[in-house]
Amino acid sequence: MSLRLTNTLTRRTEPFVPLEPGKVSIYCCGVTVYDLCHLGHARSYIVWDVLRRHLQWRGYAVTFVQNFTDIDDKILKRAAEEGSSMEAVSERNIADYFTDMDALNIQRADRMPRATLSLDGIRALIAELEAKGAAYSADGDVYFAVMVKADYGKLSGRDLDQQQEGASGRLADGEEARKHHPFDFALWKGAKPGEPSFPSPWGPGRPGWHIECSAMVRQELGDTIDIHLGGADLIFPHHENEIAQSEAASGHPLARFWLHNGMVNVGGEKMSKSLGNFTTIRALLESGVSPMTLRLFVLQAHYRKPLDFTAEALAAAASGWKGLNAALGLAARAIDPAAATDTASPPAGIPPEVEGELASFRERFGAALDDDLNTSAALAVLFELARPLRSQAHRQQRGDAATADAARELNLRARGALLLELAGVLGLIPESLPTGGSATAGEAGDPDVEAAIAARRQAKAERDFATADRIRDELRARGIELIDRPGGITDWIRS
RNA sequence: GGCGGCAUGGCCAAGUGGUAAGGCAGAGGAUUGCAAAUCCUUUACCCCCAGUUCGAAUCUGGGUGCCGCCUCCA
Repeated sequence: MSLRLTNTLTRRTEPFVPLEPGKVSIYCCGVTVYDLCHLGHARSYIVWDVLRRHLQWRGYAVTFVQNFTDIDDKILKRAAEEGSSMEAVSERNIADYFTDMDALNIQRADRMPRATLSLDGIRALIAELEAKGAAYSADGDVYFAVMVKADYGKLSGRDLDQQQEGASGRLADGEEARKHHPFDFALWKGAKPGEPSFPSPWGPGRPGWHIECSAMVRQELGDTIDIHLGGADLIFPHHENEIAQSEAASGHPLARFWLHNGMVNVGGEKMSKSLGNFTTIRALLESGVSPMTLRLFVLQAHYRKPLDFTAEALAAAASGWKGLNAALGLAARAIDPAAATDTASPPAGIPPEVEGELASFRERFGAALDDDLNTSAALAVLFELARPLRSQAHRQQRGDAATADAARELNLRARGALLLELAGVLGLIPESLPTGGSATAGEAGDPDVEAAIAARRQAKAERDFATADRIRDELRARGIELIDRPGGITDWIRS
């Protein structure tokens, strides 16, 4: 069984075969850096991070390129509002992008070109299109002529005659008069007075949105790449236009596979800046949602389907992650970190039937991701793998000595190693628990809390449960939760 | 008007021909002075109608509801 992906271009799920054996080139449409990223961005980049990790896990050498759009009307608007510059707004939001995505354990792209640093390639591409008769200039603007591309609309499955011009209600004033066809789009926009601009053969101005991606793909990865990624809202017009430009220039297919992720919805509506119903990644993390909870929340749904963002669903993901994280923590502590890198071959001494069981977990997990990134099914494997780990830990904590034989220990370690490896393919890594301690006699910790716990233990010993419960309530009011364990041990965590 | 997608238990969500993964919540149990935490067990015939088939959540046709895109968008 090999990887199959749903290709927007063919509207089918088809076997993925890279252009060059063993190598995969990927271009992912990045963000326009005018504001913080929201949950919709998080979903997109988490999902594509899993695609990338899975390809790597399968042994491919992946080259992953993602751009920053740092020239844009919204950035200019934001800069004007702040009284700062386009550069200042871009730099700040790029830094914030890295902070947020790093927190979510999203691997950084191998290369991250920016529009402002790719102007030579952009101008060259526009000139080439112009020379080939696919572009025309008008009053300082340059437009792409969609009619020269007989297959225009092939990605989004559109027939231009059937489209309602301006159905989105966002036609730019004045531009219509300059265009030969309503669906022609700007490759270069002449600068209005006072706007930042860059020189060009067509006069000072800045590149259109679509052309920058075409130029950066070509510059970084060549005429034809294996996979092009983006949100479903980019299919039309952005990706359609990218195809038109790139293919008109090169004469070769731009990308073999086009993958698009579904939107994040809020109350049944798409999360977006313009609707104002967005939640930033930052706000979510600051509210106490852990990065891995967010990752689990996203990966529980299939990447092409809409994902409804609700407090309930997020809370469910948090509970689910708590359990999975506990198992990952147990696994991480149980195995030798030095040996953890090679888990493909189980340690010696594992009974064949256990080895077979683990192999089948690995098989199921891989098959799930191979099946158009079925992360939901892959997660199910993780949860099944995790359960015996937690069970065993529970029994050991309760002092069930009969379970602590060496063979069993070895099996659990092998299981734990596999769990860590597979979770890692989904980018899920153990998160440290809230700070706390174990209040056994003579153990160091927060002296204040330890004293209160000692007092409670004393009260319990004297069967003065009223006092014991009062102490427990007082600590709880301070955000400290007590967990009694057998043997008179009381753990505590800050919640 | 055009193109595309979705409808599975209280909630989220896999499953695309052979009698429904997983998570959350709930219930019961173990444990506890009582709790909490933890562990164990447990809960569905798949929007409606018609059809194909030995057999359909899964295929076909029709219907209903919801969502995305049609030059800001991940």
